[in-house]
Amino acid sequence: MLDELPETMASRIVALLRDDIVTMALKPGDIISESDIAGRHGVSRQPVREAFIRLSQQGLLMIRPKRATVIKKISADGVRQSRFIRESIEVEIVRRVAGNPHADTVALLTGVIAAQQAKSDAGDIRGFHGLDEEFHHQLALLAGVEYAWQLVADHKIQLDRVRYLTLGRASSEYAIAEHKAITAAVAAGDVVSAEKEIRKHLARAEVLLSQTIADFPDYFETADSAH
Amino acid sequence: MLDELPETMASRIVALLRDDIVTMALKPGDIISESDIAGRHGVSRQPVREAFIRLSQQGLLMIRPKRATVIKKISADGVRQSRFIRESIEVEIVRRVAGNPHADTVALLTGVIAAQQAKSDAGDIRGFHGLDEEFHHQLALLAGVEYAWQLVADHKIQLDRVRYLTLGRASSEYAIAEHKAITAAVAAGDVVSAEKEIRKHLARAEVLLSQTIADFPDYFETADSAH
DNA sequence: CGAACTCATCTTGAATGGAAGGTTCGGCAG
DNA sequence: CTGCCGAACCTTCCATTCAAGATGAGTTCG
Repeated sequence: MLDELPETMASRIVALLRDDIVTMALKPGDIISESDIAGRHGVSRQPVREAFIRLSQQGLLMIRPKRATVIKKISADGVRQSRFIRESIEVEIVRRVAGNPHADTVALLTGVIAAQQAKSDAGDIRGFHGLDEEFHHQLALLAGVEYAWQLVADHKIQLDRVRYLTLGRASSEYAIAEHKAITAAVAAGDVVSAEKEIRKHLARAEVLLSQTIADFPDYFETADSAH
Repeated sequence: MLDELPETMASRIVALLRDDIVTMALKPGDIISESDIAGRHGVSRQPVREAFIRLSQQGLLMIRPKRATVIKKISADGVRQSRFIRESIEVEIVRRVAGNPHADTVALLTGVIAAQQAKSDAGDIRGFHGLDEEFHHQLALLAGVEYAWQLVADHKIQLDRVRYLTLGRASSEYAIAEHKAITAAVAAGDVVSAEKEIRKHLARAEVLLSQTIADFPDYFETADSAH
């Protein structure tokens, strides 16, 4: 297995800030400073600084040297292209999986869907989304492209911020039905149908984005705010 | 346009090390230390440390806390999956471009190919590869997914390391012929043919990879070196 | 001879102090 | 009132120092 790298202060700060950003505790446009965060968590500026660098590379905040560090606004175009990237990759994934079905593929996917249904019935939205992600992750694993999934997951974080703004509006039934349709197509080895279903499934995010931009315009980047 | 962020010491170190890694001046498996690099460039450990963090996130080196920092070996599986990602995205790109051809699309692409032919005739391998990349970049721009191309470019760096090991073996004629075939399919609005051609074109990297692994096994990650 | 232990010497992690540049706001001249 | 200008106060950047874990060679004990 991997050496589990020991958890450093810096990596803890990264996790904290990342969570704060995704959950909108830190809002797009908010200004933070090294000493501010450092004081709040009882560490020196150094590990905070390193956390800023990492998050900056992940596109979650922007360091403007000698000026300030700001939580990045969400780029509508960026989210659309993240979706483009995700769709490109996942289409290729389901093609692979549908074109080369293993014995337990269907059982595995069906299992995730069942667990998802349970979370949905229990009203556990966070748990539901976790398993939603797990469904797609499993598809990637079945296609043998774990690394590619990592990439999708990294970029999904921008969409996650959007999603967090609209919790509750989630249409669990649709999502589950679509997962079933995808699984059915995969089970049948129907590549064309599988591709069509996954595209339909992922297209749902587009509507979510438009609605969210309308509801929270301040959180999104405009042409001139894109310094 | 973008504020050009002032260049800091740290970012300069990043650029230097990045170049050293791609050009194999720093070989996979080499061990470097903060103080070593710092002394060599006449700066303190601090900016070097920050450069390490950035490069570490880009997958070019690995920081083993309290132990050492090593230039990451090339992961054959990682390169294959980078290729998978690239193919997924570029297939989608040419589909878009071929499905919605603009007036000057063909002229633009043909221009790049001509320039490429010139570099090839002049024996300028680096220039040739630069324009090769430019061809694909232009396709992305035509599809309106500049951001997605950025991502492909970021991940291409691993393949660039492989390519650097095999300079000279480049098959310029094949590449140019394939670019022409892609352009022709795009010009004809033939989505199916365009997809087939781009897949064929990108598949060439697979051969390159296998050969390189055979020639430089030490530079590649093995099952147990993947700590 | 071999295993375990100590310690000098590496490494990176974190804390702190100052340096250099950016922003802001109040005073002052016109 | 308007526009300039400068000083106080911010920010991030870099250097320095200390701390703590990992490593490896030499030694000692069984």
